[in-house]
Amino acid sequence: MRRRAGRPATPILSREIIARAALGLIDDAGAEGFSLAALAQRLGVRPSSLYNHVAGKDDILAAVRELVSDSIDASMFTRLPWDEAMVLWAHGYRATFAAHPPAISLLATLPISGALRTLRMYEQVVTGLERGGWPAEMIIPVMVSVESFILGSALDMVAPPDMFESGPLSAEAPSFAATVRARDEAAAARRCPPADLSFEVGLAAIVEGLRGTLRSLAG
Amino acid sequence: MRRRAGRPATPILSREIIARAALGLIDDAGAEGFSLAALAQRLGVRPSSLYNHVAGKDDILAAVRELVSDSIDASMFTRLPWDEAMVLWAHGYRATFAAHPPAISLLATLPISGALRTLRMYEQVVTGLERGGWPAEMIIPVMVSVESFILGSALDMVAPPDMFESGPLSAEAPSFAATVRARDEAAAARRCPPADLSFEVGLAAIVEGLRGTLRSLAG
DNA sequence: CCAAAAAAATGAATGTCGTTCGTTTAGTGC
DNA sequence: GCACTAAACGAACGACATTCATTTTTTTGG
Repeated sequence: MRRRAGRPATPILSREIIARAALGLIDDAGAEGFSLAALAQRLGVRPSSLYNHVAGKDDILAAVRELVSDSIDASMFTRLPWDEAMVLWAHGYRATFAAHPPAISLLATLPISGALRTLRMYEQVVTGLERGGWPAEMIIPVMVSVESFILGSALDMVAPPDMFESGPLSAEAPSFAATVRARDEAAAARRCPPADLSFEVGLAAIVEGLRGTLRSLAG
Repeated sequence: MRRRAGRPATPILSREIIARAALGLIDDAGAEGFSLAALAQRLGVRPSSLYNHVAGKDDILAAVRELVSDSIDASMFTRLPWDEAMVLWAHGYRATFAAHPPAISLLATLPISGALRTLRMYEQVVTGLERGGWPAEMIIPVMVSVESFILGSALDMVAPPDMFESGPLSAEAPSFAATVRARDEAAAARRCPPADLSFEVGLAAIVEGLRGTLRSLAG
């Protein structure tokens, strides 16, 4: 059942095929289950074959990052006021990563790819902020700070929920313990993960704060 | 010059000694230069000796995370209004990570340690927010959202500055290219890294936004 | 005080992983 | 039709994290 050596009649691999299989493997097997051996097996191929299409493991992760990033929609910046667009963009951005939890920790530390589609996303955001009246030198900081918050929130999403659960908690940090409980109850009442509360609170605050910043620049 | 087998007369290793050496190695050799072999060599020891004090590589990184986290000061929450304290805390938090750039990407994806000192830091922050009048169920979301922003900003700090520098930039994304230039000029005029602008803009916005949130809760 | 246990080092061995290279086969261009 | 390239295989390598038996020293219990 094994393929003989030599070029196959119909091509089996490509950079994109590899990236899609890699993302699927990460989703299925987690960050630690991701290896070139496992990826090759999933593709019905030997590990060394991958090197005809990608430069190595890091390059595969970069391709995955492109794949994920490219599904983020930023078109709302062409239609809506900058602050409303930003809220929608942030939600979609975070949801895109939330769809692949084990990939978040692998991709978060990767430099954002210079892929053309990513570039176009940034162009849309920047154009929307320009239309909103932001001065040129503040536009990248505004966008990057929101993006940093989204990234940090994505990492928070995959943090284990069991931190500080036992032992010295109530004795050493009673207020912390009580507010964690209050937070968990609020999340349960809303039927949403606790991390969503942090994201909503922070996103509303940063956008409202940016509105104030822009107002004080104009006035 | 090599040590014979057997327990040494004076102890050579401990969990903390290992953690300090690991942080030094990461600072010197970067994230990719960090290996148990290199760490053992730096400690004048064989790799297998480390396992008498730590559980493995992940545990060493957890110890490093504790080491770094424990140097973050949160005492300002006991003295100052919550919003002023938050700005100071965020600056110190980020600066602590900024002192060890290659460690950021290694530690950012690690679950925050349940070490006692870290727990005490959270207790101080929570107490400060309580004093400020925040309702219990919002305190953790407020703290976590700011922490997520800090973490994301720390990751942004270590992103390579050369993204999108060449080729299709000006043609495909003219506004983006122009605003990046404007940002770089503003950073140069201030004699600070571009990432600092994003952090300052975002931090001011999120704290101002949170002030508004609290006001609207009270009123 | 001495024997037994525990602690802490070494050194050898293992299995996985990323990567390289030579070989083989199938399409492609002159 | 023949050289060339593309794309697969398979063998091999080096690095790495980890485990285990062994050795030596310190601590501890009777």
